[in-house]
Amino acid sequence: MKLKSFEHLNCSLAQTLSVVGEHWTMLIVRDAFFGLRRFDQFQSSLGIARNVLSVRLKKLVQAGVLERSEDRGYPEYRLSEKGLALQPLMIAMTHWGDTYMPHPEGKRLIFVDRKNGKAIKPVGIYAADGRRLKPKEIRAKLGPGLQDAQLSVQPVWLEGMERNE
Amino acid sequence: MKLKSFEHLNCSLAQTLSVVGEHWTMLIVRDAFFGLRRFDQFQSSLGIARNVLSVRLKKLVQAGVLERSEDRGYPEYRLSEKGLALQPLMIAMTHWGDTYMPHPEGKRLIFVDRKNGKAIKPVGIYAADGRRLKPKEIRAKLGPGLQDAQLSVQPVWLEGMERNE
DNA sequence: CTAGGCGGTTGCATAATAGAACCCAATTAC
DNA sequence: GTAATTGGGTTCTATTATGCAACCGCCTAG
Repeated sequence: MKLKSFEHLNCSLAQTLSVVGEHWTMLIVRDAFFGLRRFDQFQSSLGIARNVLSVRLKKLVQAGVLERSEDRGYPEYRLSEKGLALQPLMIAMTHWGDTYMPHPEGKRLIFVDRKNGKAIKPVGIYAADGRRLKPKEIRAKLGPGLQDAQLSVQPVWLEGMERNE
Repeated sequence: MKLKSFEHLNCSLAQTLSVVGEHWTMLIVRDAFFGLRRFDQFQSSLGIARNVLSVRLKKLVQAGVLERSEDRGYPEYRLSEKGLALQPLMIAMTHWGDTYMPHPEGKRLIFVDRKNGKAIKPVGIYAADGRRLKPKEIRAKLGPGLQDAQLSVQPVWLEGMERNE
């Protein structure tokens, strides 16, 4: 059987996973953030099998995350705007790994404001007024894209959101 | 051959993926954020195969993301602190999916400050002083956990970080 | 004109997933 | 009191997806 897709879920997170959720994909995106653009650069940086890399790049291009060009005579893959918008995700993943599965020597990467070299504001969720919110201080509300009708199968959800503590 | 692990990479993002990067895993975590705790709740909410769910839950428990208890007579899985720390990741993924693969009716979920019901600050990267930074206004610096020596295999990286524009 | 380098594709072996059936203990229904 | 159901899994099989190595075609350098 094919890998089950997430389309039955009507869930934004699942949509995201359908684009960048496969094995290797986020690492390719990360490398693209770090300036890699060519097939063999990705391949040797990651040690990924060439056929798999080929499939991943095609999917990312098709999804609009990477743009393929041959302007310089050879194929290049760069992040589109949609791909660049994955940066918070990339940084959140990097930050979590750095925090909970640290390297003995310390942080591996530090993200700084290019202008002044100062560290960015720590990854986290902030209130509109700038206060930092803890996980349980946040609640999810249903938006127009997710009607109760569609939840009939898994009604625990809604409850869950209300008593998420 | 086994799925290749990412341990050869010394990369925080890869570390994160090794915990939550498998098919279904982040959706299980999301459901846990929304209050699901029991095996069958996850199973019917996601439509995941039971054997796969079983394996995923075990791995998440072992990784310290979920905690399994039988305090109430039946098994329950809840997010540990380490798991709760995945919230920015979960929200970033949700936000990206909502933005770039939207539901025709609009947003599916809106995250609000539990105290006053106001929307949280938009997902993004902010400078220390609160300015919002665009993707190309950020630069990565090497931390102590990532020495140049270890980059010998993929020297493009460093360059990449410097000229990431 | 031969030897790489780059950007892939092809073919094979194996691990991971999907789906269904089954197991067992504890409730619940009748 | 016995049958049926529920919850929480495990086991089995069919099919993918991944990993690896080999190959191919084009271009450039010597």
